[in-house]
Amino acid sequence: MTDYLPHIAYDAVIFGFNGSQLKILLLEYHNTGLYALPGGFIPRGEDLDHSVSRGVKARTGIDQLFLEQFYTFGDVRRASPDHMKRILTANGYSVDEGYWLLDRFISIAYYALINYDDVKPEPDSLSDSINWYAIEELPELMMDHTKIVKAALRTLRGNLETHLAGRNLLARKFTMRQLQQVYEVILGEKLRRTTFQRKILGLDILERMEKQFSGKPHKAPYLYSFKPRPMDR
Amino acid sequence: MTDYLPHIAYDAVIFGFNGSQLKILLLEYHNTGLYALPGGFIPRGEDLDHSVSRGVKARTGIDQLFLEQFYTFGDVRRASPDHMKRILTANGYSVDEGYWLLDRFISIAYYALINYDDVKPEPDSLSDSINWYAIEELPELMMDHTKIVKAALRTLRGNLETHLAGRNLLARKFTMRQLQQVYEVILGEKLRRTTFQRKILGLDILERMEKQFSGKPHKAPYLYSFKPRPMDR
DNA sequence: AATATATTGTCTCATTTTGTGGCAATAAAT
DNA sequence: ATTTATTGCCACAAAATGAGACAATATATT
Repeated sequence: MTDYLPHIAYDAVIFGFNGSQLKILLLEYHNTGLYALPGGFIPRGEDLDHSVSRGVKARTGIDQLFLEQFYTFGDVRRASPDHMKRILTANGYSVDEGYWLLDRFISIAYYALINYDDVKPEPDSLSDSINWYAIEELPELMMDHTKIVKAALRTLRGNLETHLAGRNLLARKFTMRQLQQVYEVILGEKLRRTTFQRKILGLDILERMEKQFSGKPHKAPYLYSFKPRPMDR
Repeated sequence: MTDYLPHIAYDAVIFGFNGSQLKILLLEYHNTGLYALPGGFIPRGEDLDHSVSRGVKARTGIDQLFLEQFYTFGDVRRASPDHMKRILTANGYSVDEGYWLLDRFISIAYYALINYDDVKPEPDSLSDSINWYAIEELPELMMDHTKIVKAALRTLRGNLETHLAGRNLLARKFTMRQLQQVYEVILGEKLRRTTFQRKILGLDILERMEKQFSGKPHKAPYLYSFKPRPMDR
């Protein structure tokens, strides 16, 4: 068994956009009714970032994705040994076996942006489901995970302008309306269509492609894609 | 001796403004020529935030200060056991005694904003000096501390608008010019006097006090102080 | 006492950005 | 051919910002 750094964990808030709602991936543990963020531990010999992206890939099947650390939660009382005991016993582990899991953990939180349709969520051995949940209708989460999700959303809002969230939450081609909807669900407010369009086009980051004929009785919108970035960093 | 969480440390980038330059506090370790950020470890029973503010207070004497976590550095190779060995042996510790210090550490980085004149830097037992160094002229730092400082500065810049850095880096009363200088050193660029003044006053966060007579042959500027915030959060 | 000097507070006008509504140009249904 | 919903784009208004000008000082110098 891999040897992990004790007392250190990570949690990932993985955002997806299904066309109308912002969602995140949650695990449900066997026979416990407990929901949690996908997370994991850090092998002794592995970089933190690397562990996290490896872990997220294992859960989602996605390799290249936007993944950024945003905060480390380090209160003593964030641990809840009783939750962990329920999960372990419900899965047939004796509490002795997993005693190191009952201890205090500091958790480094990351958020990821991902194209909803690309994901093939894969539950691990302890959890019997991993599914999308709309950010507005989350079930009760274990430990301090609700707090972590809120902090992730705040960070995402703050980074919206600089990080061009749409780039990661949408498919390669998209309409202006879809992009606007992404902005709206993240910001939690309606935006003015003309102003939004002018602003985004003014950034000179989009490339206009062919039109998309939807079969609906109105003018067909253009599709856009993000221009390759001149150079990052 | 206190029992600490293994493999977990914190480092603090403590910013001060001496009237013209942005500076940070650095430790110099006995007989080693090694400079480092003030840092420490987390007692098993203590909240992360609490450990850090306690540690910063011990180093600076300052109790109430702006202190915010900004990133956790978790690469395997950020540790440099040779540096640590030099520090320990130069201080008369055998390497065996301090072996846990030679291991891999994840470090949670904080930055603090502080009124330069309030600080009474106090070296600890391992370091023979703690002093201010201008951000532009830092000595070579141990481990990845240069990277940490750069990240702190980036964060500070990004938070300048929202966090009103001036509030914490200046004395209670200050002139508009002093506030502008704080902005200028943080942003690393000159700002236009009239525009800056109009913008800041437009925010409606300053209270105008009496004039400050400097003894210089020109109009005396008003002093300002920050209004108490209606409510934080 | 009058003048010179450096800096401040404020105003004005030009420029840029953003808010707001309007309108012609469609795809497809009727 | 007409209707319907939506899009792309333009025009004008309002607000924010850039850039400079200028009068109002504190004190030093004449």
